[in-house]
Amino acid sequence: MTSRLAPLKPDPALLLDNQLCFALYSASMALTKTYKPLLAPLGLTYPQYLVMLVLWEGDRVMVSELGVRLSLDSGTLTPLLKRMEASGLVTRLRDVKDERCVFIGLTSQGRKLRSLASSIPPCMVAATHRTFPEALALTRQIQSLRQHLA
Amino acid sequence: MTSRLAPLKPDPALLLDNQLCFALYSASMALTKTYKPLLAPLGLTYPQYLVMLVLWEGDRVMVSELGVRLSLDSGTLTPLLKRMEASGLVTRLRDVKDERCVFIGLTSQGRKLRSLASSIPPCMVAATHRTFPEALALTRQIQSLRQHLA
DNA sequence: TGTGTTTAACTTGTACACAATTGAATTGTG
DNA sequence: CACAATTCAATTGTGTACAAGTTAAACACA
Repeated sequence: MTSRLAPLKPDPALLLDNQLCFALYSASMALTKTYKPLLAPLGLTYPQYLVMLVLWEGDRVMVSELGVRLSLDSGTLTPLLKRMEASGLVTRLRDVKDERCVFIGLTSQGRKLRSLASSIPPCMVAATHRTFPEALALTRQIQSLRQHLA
Repeated sequence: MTSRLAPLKPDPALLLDNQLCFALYSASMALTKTYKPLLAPLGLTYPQYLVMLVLWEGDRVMVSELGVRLSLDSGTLTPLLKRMEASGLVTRLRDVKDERCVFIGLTSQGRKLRSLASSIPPCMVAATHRTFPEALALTRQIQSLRQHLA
């Protein structure tokens, strides 16, 4: 009896507003757009800013390490890093010991950018209308989700 | 005294693992990758699946309405919808009343896909190792974040 | 009624994202 | 040592994203 109506019955699990992935997807893009005016003065796109965050934590990182850290492959990173090299922020040097590897390092200009960037996180936290601990709590929940993905 | 050390002191707000946006960004991409093998049999990419979710909720939607719903502009949607038209899932029809507008509708093939798609959300919830209510609760938190963006 | 403004979609150009492949260098194993 | 397997980065091709600019249609209103 009800089976005749099934195709018309809205499935809550198929509603756009109940999609966890769409929530993440649109929130991520919205936050990235919020970053844009803050990053433009530094000459960085958002993915390039992520590379800088890794390099500010520790210089001389292999492309593959960056890939693991950011979950990006060489197909994405190679052209992105070449653009960053062209804009004078990073160096790309072949390892002498193992010529397959390319080490990414900071130029002095790239190092200097860090102090300018320090004003960005407070701006972003403010833009979310949350405190840093609140934002961090949500961050941990999302990281936990990511780690538990089958 | 400590000021001499300041540039070396790690700023917690600049640590990659404390970035809310990176958590969203990487979780979103990881979830999208999880969708891929489920969507491939339907011949859909993830953004195309989002369009289908909107159309399954209500047919005959203007491109601009899709844009509002998905937070995507026509520069993204126009080529995407042309690909979906080429693969036989949607129709693109100019409004006779206002020739500027293009209505997107479902083909019978597009409508049929819905029953196949109904198996996807349970798979995705399972992949997150969460119950549907748990996933929904996190979804609401992220939607709230997005809504409160300055 | 003409004309300036607005609107909707499209186009162009740049920058990711990733699957799949390639190519060169290193390693493992007999 | 030989050589197959592996590793790392780069390349190729497709599909988003989005800013900026274009085009055509509809609207506003003097």
